[in-house]
Amino acid sequence: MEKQTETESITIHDVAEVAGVSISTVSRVVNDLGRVAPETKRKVESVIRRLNFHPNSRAQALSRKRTDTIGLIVPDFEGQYFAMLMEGAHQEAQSHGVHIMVVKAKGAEEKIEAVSRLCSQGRTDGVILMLSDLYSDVLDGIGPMTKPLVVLDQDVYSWRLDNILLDNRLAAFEATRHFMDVHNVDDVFFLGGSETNVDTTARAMGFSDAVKKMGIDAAQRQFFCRVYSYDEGYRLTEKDILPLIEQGKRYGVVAANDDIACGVIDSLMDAGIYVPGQVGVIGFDDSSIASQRRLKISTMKIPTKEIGRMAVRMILDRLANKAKEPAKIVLKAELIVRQSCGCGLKKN
Amino acid sequence: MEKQTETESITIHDVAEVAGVSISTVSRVVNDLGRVAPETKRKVESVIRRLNFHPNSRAQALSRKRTDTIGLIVPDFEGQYFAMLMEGAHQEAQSHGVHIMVVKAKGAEEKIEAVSRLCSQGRTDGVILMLSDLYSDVLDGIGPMTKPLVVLDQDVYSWRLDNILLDNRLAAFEATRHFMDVHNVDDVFFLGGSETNVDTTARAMGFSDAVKKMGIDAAQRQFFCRVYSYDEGYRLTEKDILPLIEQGKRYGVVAANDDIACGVIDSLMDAGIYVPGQVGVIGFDDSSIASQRRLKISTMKIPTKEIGRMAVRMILDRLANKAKEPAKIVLKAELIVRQSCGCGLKKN
DNA sequence: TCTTTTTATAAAAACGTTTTCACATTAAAA
DNA sequence: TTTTAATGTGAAAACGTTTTTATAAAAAGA
Repeated sequence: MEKQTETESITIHDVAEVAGVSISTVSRVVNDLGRVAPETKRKVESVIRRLNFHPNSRAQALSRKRTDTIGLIVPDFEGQYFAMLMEGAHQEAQSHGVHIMVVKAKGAEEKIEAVSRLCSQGRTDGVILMLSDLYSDVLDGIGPMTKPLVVLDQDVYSWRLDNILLDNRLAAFEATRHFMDVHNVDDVFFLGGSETNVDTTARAMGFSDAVKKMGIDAAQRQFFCRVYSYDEGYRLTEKDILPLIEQGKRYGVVAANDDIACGVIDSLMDAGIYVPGQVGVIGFDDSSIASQRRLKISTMKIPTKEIGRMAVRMILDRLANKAKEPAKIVLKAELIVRQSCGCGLKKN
Repeated sequence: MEKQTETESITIHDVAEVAGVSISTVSRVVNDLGRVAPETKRKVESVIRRLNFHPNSRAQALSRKRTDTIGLIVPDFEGQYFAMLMEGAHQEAQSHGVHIMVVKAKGAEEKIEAVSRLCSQGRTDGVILMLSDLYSDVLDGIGPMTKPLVVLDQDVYSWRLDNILLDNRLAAFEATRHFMDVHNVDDVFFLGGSETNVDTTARAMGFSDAVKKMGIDAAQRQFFCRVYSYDEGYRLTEKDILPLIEQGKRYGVVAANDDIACGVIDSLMDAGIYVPGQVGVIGFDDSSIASQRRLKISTMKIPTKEIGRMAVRMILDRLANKAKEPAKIVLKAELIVRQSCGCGLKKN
C-alpha cells in the first residue's frame, strides 16, 4: 500500500500493517476492549512496543468528541492563591488522566472570549471560571453552556450553574468576633481590597455583622484598598487607621488578605505602635508570607487547594452524569491563630 | 441530506448547506484565504454569524497537524517563580493565539512521562521543560525529539537542545562581591538550597569564585538546606552560621532565595544580632516577600517573566523554522539594593 | 446434523476540518 | 479572434482515531 511513511510519526495503520491485522484490531488492543484472541493481542502489543507507537491524541479527541482537558480561567497569576488552586486542580486532574489548560482573563470581554475559545471551539471538555469581580455581564455574554462550567468565588446559583464558594461573610465575622470576644478590644477596623471584588464585599458584610453586636457604626470603620497589596495596606493604615488610634485603648484590624495585613502591621510598627499588644491584626489566606515573618500572622485559612480539587471533580462528575442538578458548595475558612492577633502574648 | 443534526454543535457543513455553497468555500472564508467572490464571502459570513458557528479546534488540530498549544512542565507550583514564569509564557502565547498546558512533574520518571504525553501523543506543538535538578537520565529517557523542546535552568547544550539559562554563578559572585567590595565585611557565608539543585550548585560556585580572591576557604563557609524554605533557612542559620559570628566583626550572607534569606534574618535577629548592621543578607529572586517586610531585602532579581516569554518565543520560532541551530540564551540577574545588605544605613 | 449463538476479525463510516485537484468561467495577452 | 492566465467554486482526499456493521469461523444447543 505504498503509503508515504516519511510522515512525522507512527500511526495505527503502520502497526496494523506490520502486525498483519486491521486497524480495528489494533484499536481494540490499545483500548483494551476485549474481543481479541490472546495470541493476536500479544503480537499487536509487541509491534506497538517495537515501533514505539503512541496513539495520536488529536485524532482521538476528534473521534471521541472530547479532549480530556479542563480549562482554568483566572484573573491573574499573582500571589499564592493561584498556585494553590492550580495545585489542587492539577492533582485531581492528574489522577483522572486529564490535563489543565490555563488562561488568564481580566475584564468581562476577555473572560467571555476565553470561555468561547476553550469551550465553544472544543478545546476543553469543561471550564473552571474564577469570577472574583462583579461581572453579571460575563454570565450573560457566555450564554447557555453546552459543556460543564463551574464558577468559583461568585455566587451564580440563580444562573443554575455549578458553583463553589467560600463563606467569606462568616469568615470575616469570625475574625472580627475573635478580637471582640477573646481579646476584648475597644474597637475594630476592616481593611478590604477593591470594592468591586466579591470577596471583599462579603467580608465587609461579615465585619458589619459582628460589629453591630457592639452597637457601633461599621461604615466608619471599614476602608478599601484599590488592590490587594502590601503597599496599599501600608498607605491606607497610615492615612485612615492611624489617626483613629487612641492611647490606652486596644484595637483589632481585620485585613482582607495577608499582604494587606503585612502592610498594616509594618505601618503601625513604623508609627511606633505596639503590635500585637495595642493593635492586633488578622489576615486572610494563610499564604506563605503569614508564617515567614518574625511576628507570625494570624489568618483565616482558605482551603484553596481543596477548591481547585473540587472544581475539577465537579466538571468530571457532570461529564459523567449530564442530567445532574447544579450544585452549590460553600466552604468554610478556618482561623489560624498565631501571634499577630495578640494571642500568645503573656496576659497583662 | 438527512444528517442527524441533533449533534452537539454547528459544523462547517451546516454553514455550507444554509449558505448554499460547498464546505471548501466556507473554509476559505473562515481562514480568509481569498479566492472567493466578495458577494459569496458576505453571504457566508452572515450565515456564520447567524448560526454562531465556531470551527471545531479538535478537527482543525487533526487536519493542520498542530494544536496551537505549548506544554509547560514545572517541578512544582510553589512560590513566586512559577507565577512569574506563567505570566511571561502566557503573555507571549496569548499574543500569538496559542494556549498553555501546564503539567507538574517532579521526578525523572514523571518528567519523561509528561514529555511523552504532551509531545509524542501530539497534545502540544512543543514543550518547555524546567529542569532544576540534575537529571541527565531525563534527557536520555526523552530520546530524540521530533518537536521543539526548550529546557530551562539546566545547561543541556551538549544535547543540542534549545536552552535558556540564568548565569547563576555570576549572580552569586556579584552578590558576594557586593559584601566584600562595598560593605568591606570580614567574612561571608553562603546558604544554598538542595545540593542536587543546579541553581544552588552554580551559585555555590560563584560564591567560591568571589571568596577565593579573599584567600579564604569557601567550603567551610557554605551550607545547604534540604529545600528552599524559610524554616530551613532559620534552622541552618541557628545551627551553622550563628556559632561562627564573632563580636566586632562584620559579615555577609548570600542566601539562595528570598525565603531562605528571611529565615536567616529572623534567626539572626532572634539571636540578638543586629541585621543589617553586623550581618548583611542578600537573597535571590526578588519575590514579593522581599519588599513586604519591615527590613526590605536586597536580592538578585531573576528575569523569570522574561524567561517564560522567551521560552515560548523560542518554541514558536523553531516551529516556523525547523532547521535552525539550537540556541543557548544566558540571562543575567540584577542586584536590587534595598536594606538587608546594609546599604542605606548611615555610615558609622 | 442443523440451527443458533458466540467469538474474532475486517471493512467502512464517522468525527469536522484543511487542502489538493479539477473544472468551469472570466479576464488578459497575443 | 485564439491562447494564456487568473478567478471562483466544488468534489474528494487526507488527518488518525473510534465505532458500527458485516462476515466468517468456531462453539453450543437442539
